[in-house]
Amino acid sequence: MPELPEVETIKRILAPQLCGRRVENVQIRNAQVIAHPRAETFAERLTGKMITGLSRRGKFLRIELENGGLVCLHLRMTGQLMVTPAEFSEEKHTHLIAALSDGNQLRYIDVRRFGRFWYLDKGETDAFTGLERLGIEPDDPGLTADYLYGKLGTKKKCIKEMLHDQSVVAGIGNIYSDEILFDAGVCPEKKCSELRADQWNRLAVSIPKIIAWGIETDAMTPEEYLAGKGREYRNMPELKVYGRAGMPCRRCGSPLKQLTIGGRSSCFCPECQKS
DNA sequence: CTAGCTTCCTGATAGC
DNA sequence: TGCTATCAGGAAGCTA
Repeated sequence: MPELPEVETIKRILAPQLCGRRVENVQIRNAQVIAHPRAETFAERLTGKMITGLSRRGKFLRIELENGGLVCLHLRMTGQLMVTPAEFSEEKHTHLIAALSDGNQLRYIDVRRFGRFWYLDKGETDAFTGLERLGIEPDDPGLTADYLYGKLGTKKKCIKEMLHDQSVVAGIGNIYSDEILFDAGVCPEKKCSELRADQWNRLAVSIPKIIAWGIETDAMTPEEYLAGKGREYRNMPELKVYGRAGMPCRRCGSPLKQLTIGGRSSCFCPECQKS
C-alpha cells in the first residue's frame, strides 16, 4: 500500500517520463476509478493536453497540464501507475490507458479498485478530492511537538490511530505509523491525551526522520524501475517492526507483539515501547 | 465534536 | 480437489 515515501518515489520516477509529453488519447476501461467529472468528460479534458509537471501532496499525486488543469489521483491500497512502451503486454486489472506523444503509455492498474482520479480545471474548487483537508507535510518545519499537541493533545483515541489522520500530518499510513512509533519509543495504544511532553517531542523528530528514511530507501534507478515494469515502488526498506510479529526486536531482541488497533494490524516492541 | 460501523474490492490463505 | 469463510486496508459516509 503506497504511503508518502512510495508516492514520492512514483513521482520522481514518472516525472521525467511524463513531462513534455502530450496525451494523445485516453481509454477508460472502468469508469468507477474516475471520481470527477464523468469518465467521458475526464477523457475529453485530458486529450491533446501537454503534461507540464508532477507533484505530490500527502499520498495524492498531481499531474499538471499546460492549460492549468490538474489530474489528481490517490492510489489507495493497490493502485499502480506506470509508463510502459505500448507493446508491453497488458496487466490484469488495467483500468485506464493514456497514450503519450512519445509512443509510450501511462497505465493505471488497481486490483481492488479503491484508487480514484479527479480532473480539475484551472481554478475549479467545487470537486471534493480530499486534498483540501490535508494537514502539513512531514518535512514541514511547522511540525513541532507544539503543533502535534495542539492538534491531538486532548484526543481520547490512541496515537497509532491518530497518526493516520491526514488532516494532522499528511501521508502516514499503517506501515510508517508503526515505524514512527517504534523510532519514538511510544506505545501505539497510548491515548493522545495521556502522552507526555517528551513523547510529543520524540514524535515530532521521528515523523520527518522516518518518512525521509523511507524515501531514501525506496529510491530506485530507472533500470530497476524498468525491470519491474514500474509495478514495485518500494525498494524493500529494512522495516524495524511492521510485518515482523513474533520476530525479535532489532533493538532489544524481545519478540515483537501484534495487536489490532482501530481495525489496523499493528506491530510493536513491548519492551522498547512500554509507555 | 467524537465514536463506531459500513462500504468499496480481490487475492491469499486457512479450514473442512 | 474444491468449496466457503476470513482477512487485509485508506478514507469517505453514515448514524447515534
